[in-house]
Amino acid sequence: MEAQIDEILRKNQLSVTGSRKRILELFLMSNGALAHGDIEKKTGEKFDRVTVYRTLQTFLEKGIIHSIPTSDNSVLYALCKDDCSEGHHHDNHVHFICSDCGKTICLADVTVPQVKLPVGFLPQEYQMVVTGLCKDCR
Amino acid sequence: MEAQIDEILRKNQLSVTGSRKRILELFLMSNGALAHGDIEKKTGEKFDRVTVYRTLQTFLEKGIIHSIPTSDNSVLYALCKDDCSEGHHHDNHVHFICSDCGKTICLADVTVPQVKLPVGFLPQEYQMVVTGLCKDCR
DNA sequence: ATCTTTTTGCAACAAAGTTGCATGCTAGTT
DNA sequence: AACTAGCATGCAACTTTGTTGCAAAAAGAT
Repeated sequence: MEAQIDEILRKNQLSVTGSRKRILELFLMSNGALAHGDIEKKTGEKFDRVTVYRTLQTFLEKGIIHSIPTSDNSVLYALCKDDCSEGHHHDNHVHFICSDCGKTICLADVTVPQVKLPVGFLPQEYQMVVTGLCKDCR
Repeated sequence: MEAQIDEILRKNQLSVTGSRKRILELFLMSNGALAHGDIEKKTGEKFDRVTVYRTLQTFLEKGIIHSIPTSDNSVLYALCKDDCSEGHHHDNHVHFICSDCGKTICLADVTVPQVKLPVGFLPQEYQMVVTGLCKDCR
């Protein structure tokens, strides 16, 4: 794990620091999505709020994580698959948000279906979020 | 228009007040989505910030408007079609966000395709957001 | 070990959203 | 048309969330 974390950071030309390692570790452990707030809570007093913001921002730019749109006001982040290159996300799986426990789960096996758009629209990215009850909450 | 606004409010058992009329009018005029900030700007000094929040909240609950997921931190609202009943949104069209001009457009003719979920998941709502370039920005 | 560059924490700030309560308005009744 | 109960609004104060500049600290290269 330790080694994996280092490798991801190195591969993206990021210096290996405490906060980056810790936050990346959180993502690797939870195989779902995390909100900024979750991360702040889980890192506890260890890092400044600002550092968390900046780390997430950096990870986003490098394509290590991607943001997931939700219909309430929260923004979620999740690890990208390996084929996410800098700036270009090919993160085309469906995300599931449980309306009971609030967890977000990446349905890695469910691909986002492509839809036909009206003439004139040039699509770059498709995102799909399903809300409902997860396995554990039914 | 005036009559239409009154009817919508009455149909939802809401008392007809200045702010509700004005905000509903804004939605009817702009046939796209509006952010809270947009509404605040357009209503100018006329209504309190809190009133705008509460009005949007009420409209959401009544199913007059729905919220649209975006990948940045903003929340957008748009009018529901007539078949949105209280609490239950059947707002199953795709939303398009232009990465250049930032506008969000409801693609009312493009329905969200249903996907097969892994066993155990109980879906309640499907949402799909396409990012890209709109007609005007290509 | 030393130097340069990047990252962090702090402080101060700006923006976004919430809550309680007194006042004003709406809609229904007389 | 006037009255009233109940809902909606505005205000103030507050919390939460996100941003910026800058000095101190840590990382990576030599």
